[in-house]
Amino acid sequence: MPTTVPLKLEGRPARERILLAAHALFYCEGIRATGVDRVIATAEVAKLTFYRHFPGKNDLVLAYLERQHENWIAWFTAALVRHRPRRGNPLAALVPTIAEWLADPRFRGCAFLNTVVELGTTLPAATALCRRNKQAMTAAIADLLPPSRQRPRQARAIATAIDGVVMHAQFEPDAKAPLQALRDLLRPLLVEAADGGRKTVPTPSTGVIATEATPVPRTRKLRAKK
Amino acid sequence: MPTTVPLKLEGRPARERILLAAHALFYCEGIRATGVDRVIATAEVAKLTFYRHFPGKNDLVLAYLERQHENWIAWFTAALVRHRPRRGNPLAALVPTIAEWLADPRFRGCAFLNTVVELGTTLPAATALCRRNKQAMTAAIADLLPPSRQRPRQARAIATAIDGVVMHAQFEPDAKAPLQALRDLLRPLLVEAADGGRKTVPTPSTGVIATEATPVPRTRKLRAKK
DNA sequence: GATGAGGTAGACAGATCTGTCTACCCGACA
DNA sequence: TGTCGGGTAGACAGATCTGTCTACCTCATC
Repeated sequence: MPTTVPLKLEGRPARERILLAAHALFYCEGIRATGVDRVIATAEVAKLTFYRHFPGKNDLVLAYLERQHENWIAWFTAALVRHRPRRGNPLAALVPTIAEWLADPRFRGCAFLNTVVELGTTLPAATALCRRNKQAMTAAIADLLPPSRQRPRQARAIATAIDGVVMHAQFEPDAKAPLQALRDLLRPLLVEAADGGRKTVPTPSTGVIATEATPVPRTRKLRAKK
Repeated sequence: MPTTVPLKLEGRPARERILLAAHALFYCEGIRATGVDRVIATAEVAKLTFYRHFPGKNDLVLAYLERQHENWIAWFTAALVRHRPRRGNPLAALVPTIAEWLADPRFRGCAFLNTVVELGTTLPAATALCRRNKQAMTAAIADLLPPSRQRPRQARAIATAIDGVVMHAQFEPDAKAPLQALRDLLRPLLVEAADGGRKTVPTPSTGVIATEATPVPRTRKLRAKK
């Protein structure tokens, strides 16, 4: 459940209640569409209390994004571990992880992409937080890839594909097609490492497809030479 | 120029001026962030005139999306033709086409994805228009692919990747990294068809894995976007 | 028991947003 | 010439939004 927490307010301090309410409303209904009054009412907090904790709406937005960053990255890395195959390519964890996300009934896309679209250049700190989140996501993806010179680029390509999938999942009737697209985009990488890269040849300058990425047993090469 | 027209209002009928103003404002600053008053002032039109042509803001939003759909698809298909390589894989036209889009100084992402994010479920007709636009885009991409049973799925995967790129171009400092991601995501497909599939190994269910390094398709230079 | 931190309820100001309405203007054309 | 479609200017209503402010309450701790 990467998106929302069930909104258990009782007993929590005011600031926490505000953040929980902000999360639910900002994520599910949009930042611009949600007035401060609504957050205040949902958090069951007095207006003055709100403004004591957050000087203005923008500060709440940034606090929401900070927390969402922590929550989401924690969920994402944990899900990758959870879905990691016993044997074979660790990258295979990606599709079930994203599938889990899209299956959440409260799914409404990526909070960071949505915020960038909603706020544009009006709150640059929000864009910066989005960038940080994508960097962390990319790093988590890189951890699934074998070390190589192209690993960062591969990870960025995969992160880009995932964000395309996440966007499409917001207007497509169900998550099947976007997930299929993700599988199709990842397949070259999955196949490559799954068979040890034997059927591929290193592309020196570029490649997502690079084989030097996978540890090829030297012995094999030597034997082949002989 | 897929995004905005220079706003030449003089002589045009009122409805046209309104649509031009709406386009510039909705696309560049967002739909929710743009009040009807602002559209009216920009269009240099009287309020009553506006409401005579459009019963409400939502109607204007839909008209804007309709027109944007026509404009964008016309630009996209034309650009694909323009960048189509003399020989080799027609799919190679994709990267320079998207590069051209991202290089537009008024680029602010995909109007349809942005609208879906901004409006969510509050205006279902807008979501439907987005879906229609993506279908048309996918069809244009499919035209670049060799006919096969998997062509629709390949086209959908590519469209998804493009939308990821378009989203990332909205928060990344420049368009270089997203474009590189696009190249990396497309490479397997480019390689495949470029050499007629000779050097590739088909995987039964879907796609094809490249087995040989091929020259990276030339991409057009793009101006740095500040 | 006094005090102060942290909380509540809610009125209010000022801006902005959508949408309505009145009153007037102008030029094409029957 | 008179009419009418299409246009203008702008006041206004009512909602909503951000943010301020007053007045009061509650409770742990000194």
